[in-house]
Amino acid sequence: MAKKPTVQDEESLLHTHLTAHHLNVTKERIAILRSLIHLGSGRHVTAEELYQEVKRHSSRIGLATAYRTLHLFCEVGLTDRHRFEEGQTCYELTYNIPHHDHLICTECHQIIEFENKAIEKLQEQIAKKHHFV
Amino acid sequence: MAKKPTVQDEESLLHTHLTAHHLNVTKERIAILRSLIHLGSGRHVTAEELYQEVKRHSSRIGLATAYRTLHLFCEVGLTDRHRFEEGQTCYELTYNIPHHDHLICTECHQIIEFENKAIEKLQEQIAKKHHFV
DNA sequence: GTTTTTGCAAACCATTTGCAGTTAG
DNA sequence: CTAACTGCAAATGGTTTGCAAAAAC
Repeated sequence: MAKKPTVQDEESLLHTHLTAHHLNVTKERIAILRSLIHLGSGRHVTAEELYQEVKRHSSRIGLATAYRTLHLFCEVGLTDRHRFEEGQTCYELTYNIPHHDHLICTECHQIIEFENKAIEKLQEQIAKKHHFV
Repeated sequence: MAKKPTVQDEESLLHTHLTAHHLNVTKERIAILRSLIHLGSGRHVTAEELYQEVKRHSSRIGLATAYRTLHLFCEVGLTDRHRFEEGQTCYELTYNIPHHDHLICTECHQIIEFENKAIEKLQEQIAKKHHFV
């Protein structure tokens, strides 16, 4: 498991990822990252949930900002985006989290995360065969 | 590749799958299955596309019927449903099509389908470990 | 004849967007 | 100061639903 970044880390993490893309570090983005970390790395969070969490623990933000920021975090590599079979799009903080796959129960929609080096390797081989990165 | 079922086959295919679930065989469902087959097994089709295709080749149907029928076909095992990262939900006729995985380009969203026995096997092992089916 | 299915239009709801005001650099 | 960012409310768009008419069995 990844260790939680300190508040200090959060800001430098943002600086690193945002300034490299010519993006500003705002208090909303800090609050959102903080809430993502608080909810836990590797946890699947919807924009709505994140919005509620930020409202609870930090300042009030607009729902649109939650959406915009999550998109942005995906672009700069802080989060991954998933659209599972059911429900809303969800996001997952990827800071310090190794790549993994998901196994989803078709009945109850429970999600199991797993890592498997062999599958990784095979995926890569197939990707290469089709000129994918 | 799977060979296309004949018109004869289509109806018995429907009878087999639908009556087993206490569902009626209607002209709309026949038209929809026919269009799915015409578009090609293994092809990803949205409800909207299917709706247009049915309108073009057979009788006029309502869009809601396209949605309802696709859900139904999934339940009885005639189609699979996918929600890829971008765009609309799409459906894929699974009649005579072996299970496979998808590889999706994050830039252009091109989709490659592939079968890999080794990955299948590993997926199953992991599923079993977590008491999944 | 009873139950299921359909088409239509309206409702839904997650997500996006336009815009005027605010903030970061 | 200027460009980027935010909040709000309105718009969007894929999907679902209520209901009365039509079809299946």
